Amino acid sequence: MNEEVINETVINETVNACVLQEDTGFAYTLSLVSGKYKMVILYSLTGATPVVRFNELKRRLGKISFRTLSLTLKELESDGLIIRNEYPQIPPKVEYSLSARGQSLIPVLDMMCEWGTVHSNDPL
Amino acid sequence: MNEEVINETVINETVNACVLQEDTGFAYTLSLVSGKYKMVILYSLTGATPVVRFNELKRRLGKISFRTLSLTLKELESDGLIIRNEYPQIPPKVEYSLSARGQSLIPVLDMMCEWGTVHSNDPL
DNA sequence: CAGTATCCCGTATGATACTG
DNA sequence: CAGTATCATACGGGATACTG
Repeated sequence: MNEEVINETVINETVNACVLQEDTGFAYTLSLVSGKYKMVILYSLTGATPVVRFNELKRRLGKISFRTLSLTLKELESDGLIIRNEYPQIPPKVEYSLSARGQSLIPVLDMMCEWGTVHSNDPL
Repeated sequence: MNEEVINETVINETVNACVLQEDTGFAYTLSLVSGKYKMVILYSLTGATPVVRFNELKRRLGKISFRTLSLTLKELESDGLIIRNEYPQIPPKVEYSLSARGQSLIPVLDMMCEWGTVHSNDPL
């Protein structure tokens, strides 16, 4: 058994341990991005206009309800993934954007998007 | 505006389009891995023992119910992500493993695990 | 062993109306 | 504009018992 194989084994065991134990990075990430709209919201805060107001966000997301959008944004904010910036004016203006932590998650979402694009026409 | 900036703009617009349209790679990937256990099941089919029997899988996943495991495995199979191999014998023996398509998804899950490990102690 | 059948339930989400 | 309050619901998932 050479060193490369040993390394692969170590990596695989680490990966496996990462799944099987409860408090792992994998479970942690899942706890932050689980939910019908969380990843989509994060992803919609990237691109050309990364600072978005509440109603604009709602428009972008299609048929999400006020309630769900509101709750989800609060969770994302309390998890430190997005930043809520409120302008004290009337009518109110609130802008949402990714935090540095949230931005660090984007490459993962990019990879998911990429995978789907490549594999959406796979024969089953 | 130099070429690099142009490239970034193009990339960002592509990413954004990927989110906003309905039938995108991102939505496609999400449709395959959404569910409480799908990603965990896929991930538990990696590592040192990538071929796993039904009850062993159940043990690994902790408190998933028979019903949910059964349903989820069927979905993963019909989505071409896992392979179900049934041995016609008594008592029955069925082994589950990742398909090539399923394996191609593992780097994405690795990245999620990695992100969680790195960021689980971020200050909020 | 590897499931299925049946029943049950909580929670995530939706719809709508209202408010500062 | 940016939400909240209230009510309603659907679906994912759980528990248990049963079967080929």
